[in-house]
Amino acid sequence: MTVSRALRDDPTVLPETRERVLAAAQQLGYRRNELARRLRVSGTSGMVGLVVTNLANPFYAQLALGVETFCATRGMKVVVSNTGDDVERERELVDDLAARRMDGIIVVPAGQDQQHLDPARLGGVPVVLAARPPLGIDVDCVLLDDFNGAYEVTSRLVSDGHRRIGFLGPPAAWTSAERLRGFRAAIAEAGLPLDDTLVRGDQREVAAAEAATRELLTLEDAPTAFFCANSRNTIGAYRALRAGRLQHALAGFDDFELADMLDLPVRLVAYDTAAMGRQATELLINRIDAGGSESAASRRVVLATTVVEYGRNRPRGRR
Amino acid sequence: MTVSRALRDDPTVLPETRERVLAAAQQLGYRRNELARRLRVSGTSGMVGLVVTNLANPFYAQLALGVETFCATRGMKVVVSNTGDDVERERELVDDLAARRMDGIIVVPAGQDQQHLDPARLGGVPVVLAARPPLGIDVDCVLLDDFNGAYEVTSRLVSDGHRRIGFLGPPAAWTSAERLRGFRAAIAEAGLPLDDTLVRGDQREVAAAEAATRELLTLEDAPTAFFCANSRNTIGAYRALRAGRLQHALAGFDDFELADMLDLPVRLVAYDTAAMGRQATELLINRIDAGGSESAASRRVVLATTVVEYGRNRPRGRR
DNA sequence: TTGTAAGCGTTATCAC
DNA sequence: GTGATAACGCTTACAA
Repeated sequence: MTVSRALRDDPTVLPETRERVLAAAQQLGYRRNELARRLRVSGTSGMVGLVVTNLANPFYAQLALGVETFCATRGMKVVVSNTGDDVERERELVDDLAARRMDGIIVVPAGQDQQHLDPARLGGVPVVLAARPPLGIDVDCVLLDDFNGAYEVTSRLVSDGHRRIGFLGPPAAWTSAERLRGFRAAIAEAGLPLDDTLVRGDQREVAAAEAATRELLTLEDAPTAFFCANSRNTIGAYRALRAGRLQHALAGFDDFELADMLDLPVRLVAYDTAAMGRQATELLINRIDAGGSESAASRRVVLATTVVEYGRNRPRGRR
Repeated sequence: MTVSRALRDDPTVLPETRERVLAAAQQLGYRRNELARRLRVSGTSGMVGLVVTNLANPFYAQLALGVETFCATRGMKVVVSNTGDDVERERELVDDLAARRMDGIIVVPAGQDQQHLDPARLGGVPVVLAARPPLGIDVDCVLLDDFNGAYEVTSRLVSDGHRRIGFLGPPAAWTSAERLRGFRAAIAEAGLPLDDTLVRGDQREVAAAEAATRELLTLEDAPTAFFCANSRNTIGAYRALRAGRLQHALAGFDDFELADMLDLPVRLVAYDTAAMGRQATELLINRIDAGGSESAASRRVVLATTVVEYGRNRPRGRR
């Protein structure tokens, strides 16, 4: 008991006793067992779980860094798990994290069915969603302004005079659908026809995006510009265009390194991913501190996006 | 007690009893407390700690994915921490991880002083180093073949006839020093003079690398080729070269996306980062399973690198 | 087949 | 100021 107090700098411990305890601890290499301590004190782990679909993707890596950085300021650790876009795996993971008594869990949900993410089913662990909104459950979330980002950048293509614009995106996910919606809104607003043969929304990887772009390019009435719903697709499209004469316009969601070094001006929808991680953590910590007591209305934070234009003021040909 | 057994599928529990228990658990949303269980059973957390310098860097993100994936197969979770290259922070982090009773810790050490990474000082937690070797402590590690990678790719520059080759790299870290050593070996072997004015080893970020390259280019007897010790420097060098006439040869350590799309052939030293994470985890788990009993001689695994050549068979000018 | 007692390493509480 | 006791939620060992 005295050891416990000494290590906690409890003032009721005699300075001399404290010294002796510290010396002994030092010498024995004693280190308080946080597992046992937390079992007694809070019943929770003092960690937050982070569940993403693919850690190797820079987006999730930056998100993770944002979460980790914010958590570190509160002395919390982050347990990172990868789903590989598998909803069943996601279910197992959050279940495990709940069993390990995470203080809270941040999830980038993989699918439509989110019932397993309901805090009520997780023994009351607070949950915050990132990048995609809750569907059928009532939790906080941080989103990007997917619609407006896509709308803005597509509008610029339109005002450059493009009348046939191809859309390339990954399957399903809510974000992709929102970006398609923004894309369509910009086209509709300009009074242009919506041609669904120019919409290819099934490319998860660069190679698939490149192939899809090539296909669109062979159309009789091929697009003169492309909007890509994520960086995988933008890069794939660029690869296809580069094999040709680079006479098309390219725009996309997600900023990426070297975008300004491409042989083609590119417009990209950029945003602060780490900020998204921080925001999500902030929402989560608010819930944790509230202790699930009076469950406030769920919050939805939407982060702004900006359009960056790369390569506009560079000569189009090689120097 | 019966609940404990039922949840564990203990065959001594009457099937009917088991059903009743499961039903009740389901209904109450009961979930076994892993913290308490582990306190009793193993005294450890069933998690491994991973300490890196910068999660947002694709190298560490892929490493983390490799670790996470391997751990997942063993039902272990990964606690990820970021040091931001701060050795003092690294010390605090491993200390915390030890207090939280990680089963083991994988570290990419930030500095020269590694005393705080000695398992003996961490209450016996197994430690494995990744990317950089142990200095003054006796632990397993997984390294890249930094020397040979650099040697090989530099040799190719030499055999192309380059006689003055610039070196660009980040400060300090062991890897960078090894790569410089490989670079020098290739030059010395060819009987070329070693000109230290062409060695710039202090650029951590792309902008600094770009500036350093520009400086080297203004030298009276400027290099005709560059070897860069990491991707930050390769990209910085490329930016500097692209502003000019792109008549220099470029080589570097680390593969990166879009390298094959640059307006300049590039030779890169590539390797499997996720494999490094897997290997590190494997070494760690071996130690964990050994239980610190008979401490076997420490192992050092060196992963091979390959040289990839991008843009060699593409027309040099724009189509 | 089920239940009881003890203990994992802490800390809150109350006595000394 | 310090120590004894109980309890956090679980499981091992043993009894019923």
